[in-house]
Amino acid sequence: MSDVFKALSDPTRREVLQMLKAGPRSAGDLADAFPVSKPTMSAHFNVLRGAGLVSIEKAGKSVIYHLNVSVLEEALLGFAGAFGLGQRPPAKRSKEEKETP
Amino acid sequence: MSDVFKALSDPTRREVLQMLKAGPRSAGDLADAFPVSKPTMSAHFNVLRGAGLVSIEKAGKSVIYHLNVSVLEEALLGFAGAFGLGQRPPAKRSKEEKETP
DNA sequence: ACAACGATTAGACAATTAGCTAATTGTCAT
DNA sequence: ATGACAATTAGCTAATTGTCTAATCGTTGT
Repeated sequence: MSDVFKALSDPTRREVLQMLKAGPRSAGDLADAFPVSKPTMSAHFNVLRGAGLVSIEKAGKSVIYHLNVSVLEEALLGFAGAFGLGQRPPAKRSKEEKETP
Repeated sequence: MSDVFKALSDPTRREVLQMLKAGPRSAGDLADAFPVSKPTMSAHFNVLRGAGLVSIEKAGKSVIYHLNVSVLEEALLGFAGAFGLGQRPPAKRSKEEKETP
């Protein structure tokens, strides 16, 4: 859980995830979209992978990164849920139930 | 946004927020619930405050911390929303609409 | 076999972080 | 004004982070 939020705390990594939302992409392809060196991007990929937010698939010389939406969902909505956030509007209570608020 | 996720990336700080969910609490009261020194806790409070996740209210010798749910909500659900997460199931589209996916 | 290419690892560096103890500030009651 | 108490600031250390360049590893095409 900490790993996910740590991963999300960097703007570059958040943008990578947003790009991946549109579909899988190669490391170099992703790296080209950012103004930092490829080794730096590789480090970012490792953080994302460590958090379970992305998975890899090797294809020839390339490495394809995939977004793991479920992990993102579990962390974000799971934590939000602990605060009653993002919940379906609670069913209205009857007058009887309301007597014990 | 980065500040919020950075703040959430520490388990102690996440727990502080969870405690604050039940209602406002003094610094020392919060600090007593964790196995670290008070100055360390004070630093954590500063991080939470910098992210806008908590506000303070001074009361005599004490400082009372309040949770800012709206900031948490905006960050968590805002980002989740960018991935189509935590959304009400989208209305079903008619056959005509489906022709242009 | 070898050169070229995509990607990662190795190693270095400055900046940041979480933690501590000791010192300081601010408020209240005596 | 003094003492007690809540909280923060100051100053330190060890560990982690983001970034770089240079070197290495794997795969493909000649």
